[in-house]
Amino acid sequence: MKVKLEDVAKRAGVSPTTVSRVLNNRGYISDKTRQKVEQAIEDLNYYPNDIARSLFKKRTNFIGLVLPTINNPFFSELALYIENICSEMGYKVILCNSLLQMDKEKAYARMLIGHQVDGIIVCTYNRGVEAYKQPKLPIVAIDHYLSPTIPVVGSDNYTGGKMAVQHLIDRGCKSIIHINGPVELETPTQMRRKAYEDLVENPITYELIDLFDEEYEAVSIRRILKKHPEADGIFASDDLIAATCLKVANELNIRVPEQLKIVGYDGTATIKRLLPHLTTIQQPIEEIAKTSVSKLMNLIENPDCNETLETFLPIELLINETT
Amino acid sequence: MKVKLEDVAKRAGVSPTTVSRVLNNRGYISDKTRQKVEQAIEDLNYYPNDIARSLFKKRTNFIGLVLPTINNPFFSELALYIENICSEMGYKVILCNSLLQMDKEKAYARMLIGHQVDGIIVCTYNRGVEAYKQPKLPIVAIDHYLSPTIPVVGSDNYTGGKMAVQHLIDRGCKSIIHINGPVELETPTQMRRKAYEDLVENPITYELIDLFDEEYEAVSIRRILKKHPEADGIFASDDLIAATCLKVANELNIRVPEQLKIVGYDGTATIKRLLPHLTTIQQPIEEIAKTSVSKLMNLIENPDCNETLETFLPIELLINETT
DNA sequence: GTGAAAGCGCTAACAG
DNA sequence: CTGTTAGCGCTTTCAC
Repeated sequence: MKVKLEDVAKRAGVSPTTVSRVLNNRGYISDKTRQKVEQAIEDLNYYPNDIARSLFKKRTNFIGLVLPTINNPFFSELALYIENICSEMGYKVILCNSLLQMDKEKAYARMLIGHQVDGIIVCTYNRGVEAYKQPKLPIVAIDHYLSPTIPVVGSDNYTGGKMAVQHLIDRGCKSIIHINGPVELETPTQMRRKAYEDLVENPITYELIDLFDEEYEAVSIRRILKKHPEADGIFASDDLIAATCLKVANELNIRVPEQLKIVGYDGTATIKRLLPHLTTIQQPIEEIAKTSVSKLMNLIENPDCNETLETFLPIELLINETT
Repeated sequence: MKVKLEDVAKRAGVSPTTVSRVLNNRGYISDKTRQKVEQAIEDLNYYPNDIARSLFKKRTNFIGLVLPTINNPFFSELALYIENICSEMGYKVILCNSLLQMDKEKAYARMLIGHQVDGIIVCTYNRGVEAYKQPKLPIVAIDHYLSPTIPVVGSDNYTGGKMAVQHLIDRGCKSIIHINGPVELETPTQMRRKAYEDLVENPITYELIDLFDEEYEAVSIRRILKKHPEADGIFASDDLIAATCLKVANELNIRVPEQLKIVGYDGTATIKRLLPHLTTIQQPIEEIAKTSVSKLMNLIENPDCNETLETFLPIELLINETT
C-alpha cells in the first residue's frame, strides 16, 4: 500500500488536517508540530497524491498539447519551449500526436477533457472537433483558426511569404515555383501561398498531398523540376520540403544557387544546425510558445477575460547559400 | 458547474450506479435503461471525470516520458512512436524535458510520482534520482543503466561503434578521430567510444562538454580539424555532431569524402531527410519504442514479473556519400 | 494552534 | 436488472 496522508498523521501523532496544513503552508502551525510532521514525511517517504488533490480542487495543472507530429523540427522545438515554460509554472504537458487524422484528434480532445486538463494548446489543422467547443474550456490555437472565439497565436505568414518571394525576385529569379502542402488543410502555409500568388505574375503552385510520405515527396518534386527546366527559384512552404528540393536538385545536377535558388520556411534550430546553408524565413518559435502559454494561463486564471484573438509575431529572413 | 454522473442519473431517472454501469459496460442493464442513460449523456454533453475514476481505481493510465530534450531528432522520433503506441493502448504520455539537469530531473520524478503515473520511461542519463527507487514503480530505461533492477532497452552500441569505425578503415582511412559528448555522462555513446578505442591503434577522442551549445561545438570542431590536418576519418557519436563536422569541413575547404570521411550515429528519419548523404549507423528507433512500452506495460500489469534486464536491438550501417 | 467531519466525482460490494 | 452505501486520498470550513 502506498503511504498516505493519514499514515503521516499517525506517525507524527497529529491529525490529517495538520499534515495537510504543513504540506500547503496554510494557517498557523507551531514549529514543533511542523518539524514532527516533516520528519514523518521523510521517514515514510511520503508523496502527496495529486490526483486526490486535483479532485478536490477541480484543478489538475495539466495542459494538453495537440500537434500533428512531434517528429518535425518545428513542432518539437515549439513543444520544448512550451513544456519548459509550463513546467516552470507548475503545469504538466500531455503530448498528443494527431497525425492530422480527424478521428485521432477527436479522441484526444475527449481524453483531455475527461482528464480535466486546465487548458489545451492546439497546433493542428482540423476544424470541427466538437469537443473543443466545451464552454469554458481554455484553448489557444497556434497558427490557425479553430473557431471564432479561440485566440490564435502565430507568425505573420503573409509577410513571411512576401519576404521569401521578394528575396528570390531581388536575386534575379524570373520563374518562381511554389510548393506547398494540401490546400484543404487550413494551415498557415496557405497564407504563404497567397503571398506568393499575389507577388508573382504567373504563379505555379504545386501541392504535395501526403506530408508524411517523403518518398512520394521526392518523386513529386523530381517530376516538378523536370517539368519546369525554366524554373530558377523555388519557394517551399517549409524547410523540410526545401530540403527535399535541395536533394532532388542535387540528384538532377541542377546547381544551387547558380541555376536554381531555394527558400524554405521555419528556420528551426535543427534546420540551422543540419542545413546551415539553407535560406529560409525564421519563425519566432520561442516567442510563439511564450505567447501561447501566457494567453492560456490568462484564460485559465481569468475565464471571462477578453484575450486578444489574434497575435502575429514578426518573422525574419535568414539569407544563406541557397539563394 | 460541470455535468457529473449524478446529473446524468437524475435526468435519466436512474441511480448513479446504473449510469456508471452503462459507462463501463459492466453488469446487466436493460436496453431501455441503457438508451435512456445514453440519451441523457448526450443531452447533457457529459464527459466522465477520469480524475475521480483514477482516484478510485488507483490507476491513472498515465506514463511519464523523461528525455533530455524533445528538440532532438532522435528523441522526438522515439517520443512519437512511444506516444502513438501508448495512445493505442489507452495510455497518456506526460512529456518531461530534463535538459540533462539533475535538479530538473529530480523535480520531474517527484511530480510524476505525485501524479500517480502508472510507469515511467526514462531516456536521460542521470543516475541517483532517488525518487526512481520507489519500490514497485514500473520504470524502463532506454539506452542506459539507471539502477541494477531497472530494465534497459537500447541498441547494440558497441557493435554500432565497431561497424562505423571498421567502415572507415575499410574505406582506407588511416587516421580516424572520434568526437563524443562528455565522458562523465553515462550515455550509450560511451560504448561507441569504447568500440572506437578498441579498434583504432592510436585513438584520438575529443569530448564536447556542452551538448546544447552548437556555437561552441562548431568552434571546438574547427579547432580539432585544424590541429589534425592528417585526419582522414571522423566517427561522430551522433548525427548532429557529424552534421557540424560536415559544415566545418566545408568551411575549411576540406573535401568530403575525398579528403575526410565522416560517419554519424542515429539515422533518424529527420537526418535521412535533411542530410541524406550522411553515412551513419541507424538505430531501430521504432523497435526500441515498441520494446520499451511493452516491457513497461508488462511491469505495470504484472508487478512481480521478471522482465529481462537488458535488450539490445540490432543496428544497421547506412552507407552514403560522406564515406 | 489543532482536530472532526463533510465532500470532490466516481465505482463496487452487497442487497433486493 | 437496479439502487443504497461506503470510500478512494485529500482539503477545508467550522469548532474548540
